[in-house]
Amino acid sequence: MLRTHTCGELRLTDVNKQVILAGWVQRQRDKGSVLWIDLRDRYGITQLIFEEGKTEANLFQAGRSAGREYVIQVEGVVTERLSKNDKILTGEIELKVTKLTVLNAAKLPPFTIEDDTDGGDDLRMKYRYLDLRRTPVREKLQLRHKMAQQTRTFLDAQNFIEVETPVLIKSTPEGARDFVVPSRVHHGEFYALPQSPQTFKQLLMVSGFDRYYQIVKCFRDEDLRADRQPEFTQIDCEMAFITQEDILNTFEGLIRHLFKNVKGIELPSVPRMKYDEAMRLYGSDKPDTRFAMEFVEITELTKGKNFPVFESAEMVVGIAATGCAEYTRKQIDELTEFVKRPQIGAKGLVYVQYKADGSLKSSVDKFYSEELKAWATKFNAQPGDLILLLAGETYTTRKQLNELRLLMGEKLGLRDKNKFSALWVLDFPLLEWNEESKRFHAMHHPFTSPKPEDIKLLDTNPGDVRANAYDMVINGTEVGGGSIRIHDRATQQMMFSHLGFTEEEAKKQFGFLMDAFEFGAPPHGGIAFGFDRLCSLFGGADSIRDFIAFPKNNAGRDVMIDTPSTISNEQLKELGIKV
RNA sequence: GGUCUGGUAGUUCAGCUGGUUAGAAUGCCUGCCUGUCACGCAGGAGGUCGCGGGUUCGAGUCCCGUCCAGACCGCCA
Repeated sequence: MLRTHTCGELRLTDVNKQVILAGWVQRQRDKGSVLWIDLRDRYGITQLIFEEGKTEANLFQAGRSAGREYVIQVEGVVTERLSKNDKILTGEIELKVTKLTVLNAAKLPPFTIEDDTDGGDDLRMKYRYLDLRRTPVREKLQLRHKMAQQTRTFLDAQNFIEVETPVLIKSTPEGARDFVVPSRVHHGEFYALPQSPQTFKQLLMVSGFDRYYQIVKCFRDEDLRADRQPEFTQIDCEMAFITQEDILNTFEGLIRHLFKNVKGIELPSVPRMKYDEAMRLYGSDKPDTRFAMEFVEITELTKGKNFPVFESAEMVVGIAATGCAEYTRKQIDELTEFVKRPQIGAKGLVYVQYKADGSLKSSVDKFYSEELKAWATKFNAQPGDLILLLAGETYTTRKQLNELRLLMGEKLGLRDKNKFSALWVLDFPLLEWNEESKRFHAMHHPFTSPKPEDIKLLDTNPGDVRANAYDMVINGTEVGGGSIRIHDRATQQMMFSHLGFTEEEAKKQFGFLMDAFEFGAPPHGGIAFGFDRLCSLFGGADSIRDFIAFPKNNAGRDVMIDTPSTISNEQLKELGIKV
């Protein structure tokens, strides 16, 4: 061993011990006749001391010339400090150095290796191995490790077994775009990387592994976001001989276990809400329930007063923002600009100020001076509140108001990163109309079972069919989703035909699964959690990137290894590919 | 595919309606300093203002194009 201790473990009780440490030079503090070096490793920082008259001159000089990020090994005696530092755990001791070996010199790093680095994202990613030396980034990966460990502990105790499924699989037309891998042996043929191990875990159910999980990489070739990477990790789970109730209970257990054992938080039991209700109250299938500010519909209270915008609107709906009645004209204009941004696309914003003195003032006084009181009552608004109203077609207006609600929650400080509110959203629609392809797509995936009582609607009102599908939402982030699956050939075949597959296509793509359903497939269902998102949520971060050791950038590029990149003509030829 | 923001010293940024030699902080180098811990003090070096074109007497600043980065919309069964 090149060291007897780490840089984080020496204490007063170790005084007078002869020790060897190794690590990176964090910084030097040179007082002329005394030189201190902060020696850093993963475990902490230990202060080294060189003193004129006590430290041999050559050794002193060696200490001086060991620059930032040099890798050094030092031998010395642990001593009590004259002036102590209560900010670090090793702050009561320092090491009187008697020998120093430079294990490897280092160029000056392009940014400072400190908690608050001066490096921008671009540089940090290019030199990610240096960025990972920084404590905040290291701690995020340590959190991730702990999450994975606790997930395995919990699921193992529940009799789940981890099974690996293949990474080179088959491209399918439904859903996200596949990453594709050319076959050298079979020119013109391709593997695809899995978007999820969906069909394999269902096959494992057919095989009798009635409780499966896997912490597994998945791949989707879609555009990225702060919380979306082309390769990401799921906690993928499936159970047989269960009802939806069993799944909700089991995985609510997992989440509460993680909160308790990773964050020390006792999460209350997770409330449940139907999709329709979530859309009605929050305009979102992933509402942030850290705060209420629920939608109130006043459509019928606005009719017959000749205000064209409300008169023609399918829905007039709003929120009451507590204590915002005194917003200035400028502040309200900013909110209006916000909802009128092309990404949100509202035509305008109507406000009602419920002033502290009880008076009501609105931007539509001309039409509704008499009605404002009734509106305020419907909102259950208090003096001091600001009512914000949007009008238009039901679905889009709700979605727009959702954005405004989140903004107001942010402004009012109601979205505290250290507060956690989980929610099950249930009874999602089975199908979703896709304007581009002019047909219905599976909202979850084509293996999701419809609610039996809704099956009769499949031919007449496909959009109204509900699925046995559920999402777990925490603080407005969808952290997991799943469903009770179809487990018989006839229903699966029917689903495919409603999704526009010919019998032949369905057989070609998913024949193996439907075949399996004919050999004794048990009722089953499951769920998958976005592991990176879950980690970033636990870590209180908006971006998942720092919870991934080597993430891709906005454009799907790894700037450190510089990929994607071209390949040689020889490789192309071998693969039978022309570019 | 689209919208928005940014690109100036090693790094993070400032640089107003176009106008002398482009600044600050930090890092780096040199010197001084016996209890520092974001040490302090003094001095110094360090710039093709992303790239290409245009407007102008004159462009870091205005216009067009392009590249790169970030956020978002579309997309993400």
